[in-house]
Amino acid sequence: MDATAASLLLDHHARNARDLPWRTSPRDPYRTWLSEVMLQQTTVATVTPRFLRFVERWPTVEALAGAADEEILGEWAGLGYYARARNLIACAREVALRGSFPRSEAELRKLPGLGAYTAAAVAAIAFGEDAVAIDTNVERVAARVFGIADRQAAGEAARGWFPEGRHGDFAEALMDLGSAICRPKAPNCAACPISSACTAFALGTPEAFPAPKVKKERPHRFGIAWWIRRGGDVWLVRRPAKGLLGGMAALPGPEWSDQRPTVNPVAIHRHGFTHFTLDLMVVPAAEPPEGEGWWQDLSHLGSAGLPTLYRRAAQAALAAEREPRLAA
DNA sequence: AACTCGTGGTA
DNA sequence: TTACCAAGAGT
Repeated sequence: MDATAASLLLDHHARNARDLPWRTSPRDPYRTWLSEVMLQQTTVATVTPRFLRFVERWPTVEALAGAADEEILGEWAGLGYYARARNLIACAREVALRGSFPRSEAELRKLPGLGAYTAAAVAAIAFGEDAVAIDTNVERVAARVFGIADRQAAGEAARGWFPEGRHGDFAEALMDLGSAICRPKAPNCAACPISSACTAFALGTPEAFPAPKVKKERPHRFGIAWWIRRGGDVWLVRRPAKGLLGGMAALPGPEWSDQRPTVNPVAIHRHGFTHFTLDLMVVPAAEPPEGEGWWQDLSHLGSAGLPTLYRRAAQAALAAEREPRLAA
């Protein structure tokens, strides 16, 4: 894409930019950072309501830095990729300690949770630096415009597109284009402002670019979740700070296994993770196991901060209590 | 460099 | 139902 096509894209974006709650005027570094971290591997539709809850509860990075870990992890529950929330907490406290966000891509890159993309995005969007933010949208658009199959190579080739002094606007223009028009499936080339500069469009096979990712097989694993009732409460625990669902509230249970356990569950909840499928057997137990935990009021289970796996497993157990014959 | 790490929407 | 994949980062 030449300077003319880049200009066409910026004009199109000026007229069609989505009105998103983190696009304030002027841009707020806190909102820019928070939204970019939430948007890592997560759709705008999913992020928007969660972002609004976060900024209502914690309007500034100082407020967020002052919150307890469990409060923030609980507010993140259901968003997935919980290392992001742990890094969010560490980053907020580091920023609060130093007084403000660093303003350069290089310094932002040193903060926890800010990788190559996010550091460049915050630098360009919030601080106006000419940093190049290459995300999966930019890679896909570039793969099609250049007719390059390789995602990463296409992304590198797109670096030359970014107009001087407008790197933030241009990154957002490319991302909006990628989500609304140059979609992975069924791209709407008829509405694309730069189709005349697009190799894949000229070839008539836009969906052929970029090359599909190689798929790995997803193994099956098994787990047990103890379902321990006392009156209107259920016993919950906090998972270890690192690893899968690290630091999150959970139903207690032993480590997951490759072998199906021989138990008598009231419910079996199947849950798909990125790299394996889990069958979680929910098994009634009389007493809490050794170790820390708390009784959670079942009428407030929705605000218990449970990740989706355990929220759904608990729902299945409750449904089985009401309709035992429909269990599992 | 390959693997880990969630979830929901869409076709 | 299955498969794909989204504003990636950390190790």
